[in-house]
Amino acid sequence: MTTSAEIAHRIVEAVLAQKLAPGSRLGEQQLAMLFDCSRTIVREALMRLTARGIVTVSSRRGWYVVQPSQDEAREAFEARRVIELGLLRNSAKMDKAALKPLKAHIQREKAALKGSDVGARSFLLGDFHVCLAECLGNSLLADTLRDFTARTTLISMLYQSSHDAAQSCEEHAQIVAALERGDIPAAEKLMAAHIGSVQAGLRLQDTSADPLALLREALTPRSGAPAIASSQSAL
Amino acid sequence: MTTSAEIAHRIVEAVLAQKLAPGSRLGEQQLAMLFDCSRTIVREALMRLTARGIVTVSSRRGWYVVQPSQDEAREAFEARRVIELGLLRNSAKMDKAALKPLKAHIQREKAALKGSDVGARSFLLGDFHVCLAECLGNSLLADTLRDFTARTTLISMLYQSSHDAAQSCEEHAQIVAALERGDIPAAEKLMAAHIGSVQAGLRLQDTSADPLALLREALTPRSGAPAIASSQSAL
DNA sequence: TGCGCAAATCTTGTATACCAATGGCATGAA
DNA sequence: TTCATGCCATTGGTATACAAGATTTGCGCA
Repeated sequence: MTTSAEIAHRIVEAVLAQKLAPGSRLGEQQLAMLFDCSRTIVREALMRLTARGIVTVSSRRGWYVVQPSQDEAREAFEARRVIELGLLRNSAKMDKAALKPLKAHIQREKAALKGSDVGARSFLLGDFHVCLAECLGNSLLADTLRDFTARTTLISMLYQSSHDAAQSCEEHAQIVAALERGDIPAAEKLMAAHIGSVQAGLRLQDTSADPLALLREALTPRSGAPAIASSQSAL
Repeated sequence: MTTSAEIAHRIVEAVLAQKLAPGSRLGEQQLAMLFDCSRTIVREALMRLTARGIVTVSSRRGWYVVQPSQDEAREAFEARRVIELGLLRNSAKMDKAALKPLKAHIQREKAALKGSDVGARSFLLGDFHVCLAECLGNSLLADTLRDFTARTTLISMLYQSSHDAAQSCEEHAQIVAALERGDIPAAEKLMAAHIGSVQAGLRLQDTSADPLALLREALTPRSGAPAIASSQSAL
């Protein structure tokens, strides 16, 4: 038996750890069995997540992890940029104690990079931003940022981000270093570059010109790989 | 019979119109009767609003409109400042068409100021900020801002804001005027001043020194008004 | 008259039963 | 062999029944 808050938390964690892909089906009955509770509790959790923009419900068909459109992707990154840069700009110089959790976080990121748990790695890279907001003394924005980070994580999965973990970790470390020496403007610049590079790693297509671009890209045979047709004709 | 989305919408509107005070009780059965539906639907709406930070539930006691603490009040205003200023800073120069809804909004505000419907007045003054975010092309932040505005509206009610509607409207008009002539930095400055003046109008107490300050303030007899004791002794 | 305890009532929390709609599958016709 | 049509199973949507906790009210006692 599990509480609805726990279920919601677990789903968000799974998204942040890239263990739940966009579009994943979240059947009420399945979740109820998995967490050993009634569908009522599951529905409660799913409705809360709907309000947070992490899952959607299609009437009489089922609940699914959201699949942000390209436009929503743009808005999500812009939102994160606005919040994180604004938070840094508005912040006073941070003292040693406030920086401690951030430095510990960086250490955890580095450990996860060496390890093999890609879920933990993805989670920590996203959680850095939440942790930063928390350290800057605004838990309201931290919570908001958690949801937005979940969104951009889903976007990265959906649009095959080419951004790599080691680079993100390095950029996080630089941001913390800038904060440590009290150079807020530098931290802001680094953060802008960081978010920009993550966003730039997405493979967004200009669907206005060619609505089939996404499908075409996905279904084009890789040069060098044997064409499916030929291997079938060999049977 | 009403849908849960409709109920949630109506409650948020009521908060923005200052028709629901912080701490108002929202009984499931009462709402169910009012909207002619079952408690299930009402609970659905209330849980969604809980996720948005507008209502809270106290176990087996009931649902209530949130009463933000002083610390939450600070965070809410900071969050709005971060988002709205960041949004303005990040925005390109707006074209005529994009400004049209904003100018229309200002007209509605002015009309409401002349009229007697204080609910509509309060709603429009808060909705201006949502409308602005929408016009700047980010509906994700607009939705977030709607919730935050509901929060600051509740805060204004709770801490007896002395800010007056006419001044807000005037400040909104100036912001739109700055946007119209393409002067983004000016718009940002005006917005900062506007949010600052609303926040400054609050009667926040330093409860760390005197935990009874709020009660004392509320229960101190006004000088010049007849003391209750004396009028009772006259009976 | 004031205080404490107990019962009754009210309100939320959870599970479940039933209903409606959607999607898949099978069957049959072209 | 393919496509269309209709039936069946699965899944979400809603209401309701029942359980548990909290508050309030009323009574008795000091």
